[in-house]
Amino acid sequence: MIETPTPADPAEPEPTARRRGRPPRAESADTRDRILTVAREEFSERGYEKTSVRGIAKAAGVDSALVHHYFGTKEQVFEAAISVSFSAALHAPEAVAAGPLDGVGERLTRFVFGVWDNPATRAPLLAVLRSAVNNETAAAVFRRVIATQLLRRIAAQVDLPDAELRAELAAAQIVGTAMMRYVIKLEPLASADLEQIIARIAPVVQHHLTAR
Amino acid sequence: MIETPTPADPAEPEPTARRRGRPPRAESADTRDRILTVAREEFSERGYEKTSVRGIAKAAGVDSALVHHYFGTKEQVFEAAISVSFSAALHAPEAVAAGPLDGVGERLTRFVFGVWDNPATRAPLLAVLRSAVNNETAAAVFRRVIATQLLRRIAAQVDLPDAELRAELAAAQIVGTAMMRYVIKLEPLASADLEQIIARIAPVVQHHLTAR
DNA sequence: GTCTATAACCTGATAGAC
DNA sequence: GTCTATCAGGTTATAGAC
Repeated sequence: MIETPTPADPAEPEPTARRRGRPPRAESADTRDRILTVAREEFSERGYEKTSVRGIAKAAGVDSALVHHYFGTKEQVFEAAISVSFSAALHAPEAVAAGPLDGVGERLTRFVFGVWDNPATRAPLLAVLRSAVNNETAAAVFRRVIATQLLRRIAAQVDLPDAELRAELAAAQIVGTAMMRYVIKLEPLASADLEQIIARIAPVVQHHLTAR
Repeated sequence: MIETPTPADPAEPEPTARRRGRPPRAESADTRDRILTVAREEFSERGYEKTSVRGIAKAAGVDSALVHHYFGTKEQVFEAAISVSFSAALHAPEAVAAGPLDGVGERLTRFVFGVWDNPATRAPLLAVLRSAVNNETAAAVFRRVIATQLLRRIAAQVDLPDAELRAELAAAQIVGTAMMRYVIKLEPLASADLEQIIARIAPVVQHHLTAR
């Protein structure tokens, strides 16, 4: 889906030769990455609608036309910026899905809140959550990554009726809590100790997945 | 989609007279209400950023200047449109907060999902949720209404440590589920029978509020 | 009260120069 | 590769006519 327009030339023909005539602004090998990083920040801070291609370009120190040059439309910029890092952030290690079933609730809760509580890894989640609520593209990313990469693998472990529904209600508890804490900033939840929250959430997640 | 904006003129001054070109300045009494109703629909369908004053004006059959005339800035339009109906929609009847404590989980769950499952009453909730995630004004409305009008009254019933935190985690389960079902539309949750969801959620809400 | 007209922006996207 | 210039819209908000 994402398919980079591919600058895709890791091996320059003349590695030693100095750049000729045209004054290079910088190595453009990472210009693309810089745009992508900035885009991720902008989208996570402002959401899809409020983020502008021009704003991304300015923050990355390039022209807006260059953003289009690399990624195409705004929606393609968004998808490129988000889905990679989001998918990376939530690519649950085997440890969550595997392991004893009676500890899956705590493992899952710890894993997700670990990602959320780290400001660096929180950014892509914020971006997707902020945007998924107002933008169908983002909602699709959310569904795809959450559902296929995380929930389905957990549901597969649960040998009970309605395993998928169970996994989704468990996810709803986690995502809802993250939203209240990190986005809406409802007090006292927003300032509460993370361990206290995990202690309350993990059993509920476990209950959703395996009770009865 | 949200159902009719209430043509809203039950008592016409001249029931038989046909409408002519020059509207008599008589009936602006409900022009304001019509704008407000339309604004609520637009905000709930599109969120704050994507909704335009011009769009509201056009849908209400008036000029955009008139919207500003009545309400001021776009943010003031938003606050007027949202906070009334949201507060009305979630003004929990005494029955939720009162009554036996061991039934509060189910009463709260039923009440909130009852509102969410009705397309008419869902609109203001969607508007606030869509907007609260991207807009601080909306987040403030959300905090204020949710926290003071609903959670605090429930927490007051719970005579346990961390009563407020408990109420917020319960709310997180409900709001998270509503978001997954009505906004993200994660399957099978989005198509699941409401009673089945309530049967799974209510005990968890109860657990959050009163367990241990 | 209601609308026309317009000021003063911002937006995504593209063609083409260097 | 990168940027300038520009198109064809869109936006909020206000001044002022009727």
